[in-house]
Amino acid sequence: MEKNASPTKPQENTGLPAGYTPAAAESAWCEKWEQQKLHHYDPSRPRAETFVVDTPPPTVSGALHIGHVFSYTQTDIFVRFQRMLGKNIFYPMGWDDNGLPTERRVQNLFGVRCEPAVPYKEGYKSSGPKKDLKDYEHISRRNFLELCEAQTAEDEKRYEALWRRLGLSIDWRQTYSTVGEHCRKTSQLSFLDLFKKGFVYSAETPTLWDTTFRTAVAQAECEDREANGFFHDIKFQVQGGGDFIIATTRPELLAACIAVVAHPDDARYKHLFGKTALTPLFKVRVPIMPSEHADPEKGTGIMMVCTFGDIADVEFWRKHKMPMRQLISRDGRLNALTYVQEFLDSADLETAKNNYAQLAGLYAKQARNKTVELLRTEGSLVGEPRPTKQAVKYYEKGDQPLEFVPARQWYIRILENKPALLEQGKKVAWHPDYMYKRYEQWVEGLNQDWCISRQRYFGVPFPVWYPVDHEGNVEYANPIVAGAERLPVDPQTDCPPGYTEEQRGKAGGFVGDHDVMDTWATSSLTPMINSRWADDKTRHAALYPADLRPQAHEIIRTWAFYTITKSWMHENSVPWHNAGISGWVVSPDKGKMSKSKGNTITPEGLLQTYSADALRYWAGKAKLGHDTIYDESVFKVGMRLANKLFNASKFTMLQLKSPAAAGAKLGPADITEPLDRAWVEHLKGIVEASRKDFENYDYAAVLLYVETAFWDFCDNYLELVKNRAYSGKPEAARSACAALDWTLSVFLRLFAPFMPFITEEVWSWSYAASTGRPSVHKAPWPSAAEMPSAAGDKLVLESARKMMEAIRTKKAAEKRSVKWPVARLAVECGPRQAAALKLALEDVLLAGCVDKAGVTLKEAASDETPLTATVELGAA
RNA sequence: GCGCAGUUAGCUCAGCGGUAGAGCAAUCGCCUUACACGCGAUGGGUCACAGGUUCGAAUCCUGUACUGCGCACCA
Repeated sequence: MEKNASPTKPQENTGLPAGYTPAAAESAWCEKWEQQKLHHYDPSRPRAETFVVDTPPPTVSGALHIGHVFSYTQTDIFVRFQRMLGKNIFYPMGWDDNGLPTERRVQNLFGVRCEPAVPYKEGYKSSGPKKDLKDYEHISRRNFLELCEAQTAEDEKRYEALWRRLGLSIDWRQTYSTVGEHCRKTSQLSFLDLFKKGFVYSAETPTLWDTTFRTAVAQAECEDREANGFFHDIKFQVQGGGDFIIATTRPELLAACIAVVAHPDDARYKHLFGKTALTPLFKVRVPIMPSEHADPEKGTGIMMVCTFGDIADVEFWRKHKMPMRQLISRDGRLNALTYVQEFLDSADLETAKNNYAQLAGLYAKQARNKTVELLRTEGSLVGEPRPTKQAVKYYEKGDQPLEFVPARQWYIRILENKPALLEQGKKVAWHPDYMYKRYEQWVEGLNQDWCISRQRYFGVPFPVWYPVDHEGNVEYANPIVAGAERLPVDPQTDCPPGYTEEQRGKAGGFVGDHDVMDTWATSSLTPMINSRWADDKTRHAALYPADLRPQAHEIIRTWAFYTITKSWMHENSVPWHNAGISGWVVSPDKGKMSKSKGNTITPEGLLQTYSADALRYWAGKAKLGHDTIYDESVFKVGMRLANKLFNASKFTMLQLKSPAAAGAKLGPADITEPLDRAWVEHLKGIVEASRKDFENYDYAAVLLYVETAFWDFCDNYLELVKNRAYSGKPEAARSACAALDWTLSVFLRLFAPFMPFITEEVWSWSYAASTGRPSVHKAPWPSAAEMPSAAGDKLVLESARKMMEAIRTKKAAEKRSVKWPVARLAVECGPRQAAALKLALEDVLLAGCVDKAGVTLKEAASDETPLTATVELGAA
């Protein structure tokens, strides 16, 4: 026979009323809340009563995963608490749908590439995904953008459905999409404002470049990846005699060498400073110079500077105003053969040409191998390459190393404003507080201004044109910016003031800026997008700065930092008063859950299996900032808790036929029995703590002890008093019912932020009517002041609990059922406890099936004497 | 190299000066006028290590070792 199988009841009995299934009930509540406008923001109420959330707009690129459920639920839990405090909640939702993730998704889904030169096709339809890259259809920019918009609109519908199903208490009238008109307008207005204030500039300078996506990227979007590289020892000749050996991991950059440097104090190389070296293969004359950034301990102590291997090369090149020998082109290949003649100062042009001819057009990695081969042939390679571990910079979404490539880009001035930005960061309350450290460390470590232009398509264009002079040169130094009243504009289709469309791209005419903004340039404005900074001054004043920014820790360097930056630059303000930083969901092997590992979990199935309340319970158990291991057994625990809430409520309200449930008003005055008063006293403590902890963003602590208190309530207090509640003694029963009535209303409210569905369901049975609050989610957060009755003595509860424990232990040891009679019960304890116990004795005897005649109570002299109980069971 | 967080029962975690806790898992039982998706009981721990402060340290301080993350360097 199956374990736990019941001989009298069918196994499939769920304990829930017929027809009640969590999934159906939860969906029904979603609709009801929407009809009741429960989550609507009320603009007529004052700012002081309002709580504003700067919700993260999820990237719209396919599907939401369990990590989203986790962090968005945590925010919702806190928001629901605020709502129960009586706050007017502004809780919007945005969709981050512009940028590369969408472009990539659309490319793959439809088998297309954006090719701006291709003309627009009316009513274009894709023929679906393509297996081979060469089969991809090249379509116009407008067709491409149309596909992007259609695709994201569809994804957003699915996202919204999931959020509703999860019970996020969002005001669905407050939404935005980062590529929508309002965000384009806000982003462009932001650009104009920064332009006017001098915070933004354009410059043609070496910039971090992804050769696959062929766009500039910002420092914040880079990550280091460890790679196995090789040190190559290469011999350089010194003009006028002598040689030395440099060690490099990037020999393919040899043709881009502009100098050789060693530390100024390095005795080995001091005598070479001021002389000229000849590079191998190309015989290029390069100066040998002292430089502090050369480390005598590393490699051979002398190194080559190239345009450009890393940021140090860029800085050296800039500082010494060196020539530019840009070797790597925008697609990641080495320049054409003409490079040798145009850029290299070679002492042996023929040799240089012959060698370079074998490298021109190769990708950097191929060129590396070829260069090594050539060096070996020439005899300039000393020994064999030595393996080494190195960290290589990648664009976080890319799979080829980044290069530094000179290109004209727009930048926001970060470096000179670091001190102010650090100060702004300090004005925000971070939860947990140590997350400020990450912000600080990031700001301090920045070494480049924020590059905001991207050479992509699906994004917000710059509201900028450039005049073209009579020789056809574009005058980048004299940008024409759009007037604020025209925004949003698309410089590719709109005309700058004073020009006509015929003059586009012509000498004496104009060109439109062809770039789009970094996604973060828009999402850094979310508090201002929500407040309608761009077009509604009144609303902006009411909603800005926000109260809470919830977000994950890995985007402190981007989203949090950029938002703080823009708020300071535009409004000289912090964007929000609090930053709640959520942790991650990690896989059971403690790795990050990721699509590439195939261990991401889709939430829809889990919602069906476990219910939204169960998933929310899991999210609510995790503290802010703490990572959580994905563990389905916690969903089961949550499901059980919801079930228990349901059953305990059903029992109390329907089966005990509490007078309260029948409509009678029960209040503190009805709670007369000492045991009931002791319980109420105990519960008051929990209620008080919950408010304090919640206000400190420690919702997880609240859930922990409220849950414990609830199970304790069910297993001990409820078990103790249910017999009395059934009993014929009206006053004693009334006392129990009054205590139970308040207790349940407290638990339902305490659990409501975590498990909004089951609590609302139960609340609707009678509390909605008895309290005049149709929804538990707008009922007041419980407070001890609701029960002003005289303090109960908790020792009464404690003593009763100990007695029950002794009786249960005995019955378990004897393998007897709970209702097996107790023939004799001998208790010994101090006088104070004895007095307390007497007050609850009747309930204990009833619950424990104890024969009243067999009870003896011995009072010890001292209150120090602990309570001991000797139990003897009777015959059947 | 610098910084932040962590190390408590088999697992996941709470506790943050006053007798080591919970859930899950394990084991043994129990149909009990809410719930067998339930209930009761049992076993299980040098609180990473070493010093110090204290009447008293898992808790405070110092150091060490691991783990995770962030930043920097990357010839």
